Amino acid sequence: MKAAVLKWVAQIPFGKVATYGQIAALSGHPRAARQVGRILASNGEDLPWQRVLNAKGKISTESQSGELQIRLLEAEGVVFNAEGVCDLRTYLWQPELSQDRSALKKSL
DNA sequence: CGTGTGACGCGAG
DNA sequence: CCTCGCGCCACAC
Repeated sequence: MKAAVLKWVAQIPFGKVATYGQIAALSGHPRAARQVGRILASNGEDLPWQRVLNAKGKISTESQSGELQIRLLEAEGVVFNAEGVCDLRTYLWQPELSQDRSALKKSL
């Protein structure tokens, strides 16, 4: 599962973001959103972990490295409002519509 | 291998 | 906006 999470996070395209719940679901564990966060917190720094936000489009690392995360995302073109929240309707990654081939096949 | 625990969540009230 | 508690799994023991 950890592997699946890392794999999916690595798939998040530049300039897009995903939520913990979304990653968990894609990994086959719809209810394990928290584990996703835990995994990202302790995995390496190789992944675009900054592209993972909570379900409200806000960073969950304010007490960790919030500033850094926001900077990294803004550098990708993701805009945050004064409250540190980005518009998921605009930036949320939608794998089914972009590159989740396996899920796409199922619907065919 | 069994148990305990806590974590970057989430949705409901 | 705030609070509550469920749920699930990686990790330390």
